Amino acid sequence: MAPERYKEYEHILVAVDCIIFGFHKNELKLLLIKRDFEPEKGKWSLMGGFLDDDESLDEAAQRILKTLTGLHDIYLDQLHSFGDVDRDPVERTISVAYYALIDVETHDKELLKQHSASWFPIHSVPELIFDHEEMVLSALKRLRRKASHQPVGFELLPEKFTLPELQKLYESIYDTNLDKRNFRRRILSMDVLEKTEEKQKTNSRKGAFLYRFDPKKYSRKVNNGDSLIFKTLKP
Amino acid sequence: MAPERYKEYEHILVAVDCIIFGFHKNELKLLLIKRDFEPEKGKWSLMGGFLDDDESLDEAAQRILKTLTGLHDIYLDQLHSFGDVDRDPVERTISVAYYALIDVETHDKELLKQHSASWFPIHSVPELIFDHEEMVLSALKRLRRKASHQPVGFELLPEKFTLPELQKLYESIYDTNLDKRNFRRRILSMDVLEKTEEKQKTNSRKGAFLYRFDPKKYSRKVNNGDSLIFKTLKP
DNA sequence: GCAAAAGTGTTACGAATACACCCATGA
DNA sequence: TCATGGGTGTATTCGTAACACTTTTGC
Repeated sequence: MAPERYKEYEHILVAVDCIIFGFHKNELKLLLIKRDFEPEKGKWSLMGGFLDDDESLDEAAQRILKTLTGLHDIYLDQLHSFGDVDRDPVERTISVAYYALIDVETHDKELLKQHSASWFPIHSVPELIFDHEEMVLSALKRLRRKASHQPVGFELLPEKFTLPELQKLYESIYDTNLDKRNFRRRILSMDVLEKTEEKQKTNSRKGAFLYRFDPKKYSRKVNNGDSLIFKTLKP
Repeated sequence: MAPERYKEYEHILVAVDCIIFGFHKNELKLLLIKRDFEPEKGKWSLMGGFLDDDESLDEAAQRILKTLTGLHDIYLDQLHSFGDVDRDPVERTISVAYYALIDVETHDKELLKQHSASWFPIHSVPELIFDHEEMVLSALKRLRRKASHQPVGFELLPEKFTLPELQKLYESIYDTNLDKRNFRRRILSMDVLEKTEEKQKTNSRKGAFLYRFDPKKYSRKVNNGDSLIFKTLKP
């Protein structure tokens, strides 16, 4: 006969925290909120929340992201679970961290204001509460690894973008400079971009062609086992 | 004033499950236990346990591994947290999965008997409870990725091992055949192995030299940023 | 002497890198 | 006409993959 509960064991508070990446003005940025409750009120923090009884971890992450940005169906990937006994001074809490990639143009700025949230360049992140800095470092490492063999970069850009923009994004992620010709060759050889006829003229007189990511071409490739897109891009 | 607890939120049962890999008779194996309590009594399962209030996630994983194998200071890496609402039919439980690499020769066989545990070839794993099969698949994928750029393979072998043994291990992990000459060249070019004068004659009349992994050489390399050991090895 | 596994080098191919000039446009 | 960013091709290097024979030894 099956028991009703595993009664004798500890039940623990489970949090979900989101490391939210965006890309704006040629810089990789992080979305942080100013905590409006104790402890550490007024300090900067990742957006988070507690896991509800009737939602999965993934759903909780989606909910938290939507609460802050109004966005749904966002690129969201589980990062790691942080479980040190004293990581939260109030009460023993484990936190499952997720990282998200969003297009900074499309989120709801009103919601951001309500949560006293703002964007920080990845290299000028303020002091954060608890172990959130560790989470951010770990997420950045993961994003770098991921971007080096899957085309996740597109998630951070609007639907249509130029190749120079995409290059700036990768340069920002890897904090390095890339050769224009090699970068274009590599990206185009992936054959997951669709070139449009439109040109974007905000950055130059000549204008740069807009491209669109084609998820069908991409998934076809992945299903064929071509899982490595960039063969090498700084680890 | 800081609150004493985040009272209003759900407290949830947190489990830690271990995917334990070993290598024996040229095959990658998995250590499973036969469940001796309901639900699913008699079915095969990963070794697991519940997180205690006074231990971190990593400590819980170490404890669980030690309970089953008697081993401590084992290679153990957090894999992923599984949080579907109905993954455990008894009670809502999230599980943080870890995978471990152990040398099958050194573990405590008596403890294994006590837990009705046994080793299964990775390709003949029986039906498992809950979402444990998903965990195993995910761990195997992770092991493959990890082994392709960090020398974790050594964790699965005794202190001294021959190159043909090591090759068999990698062949088993990737379920493929590797060219002897290329494999040796690649492994030796990593410069993290120390050749001993001893020969092992159990597998051939000629005998094969025994090698030892040198963690000092390895950590020196990693600290120098040479993080990719195998540049490419099937993804 | 022969079976069985251990050990060894070279060539060919493909990917990554380094590198410099022309093009289109608006001011 | 010129300043600015967009766009293009080639030569070299380096790592990877393919490939076959010799060595040692116990029986």
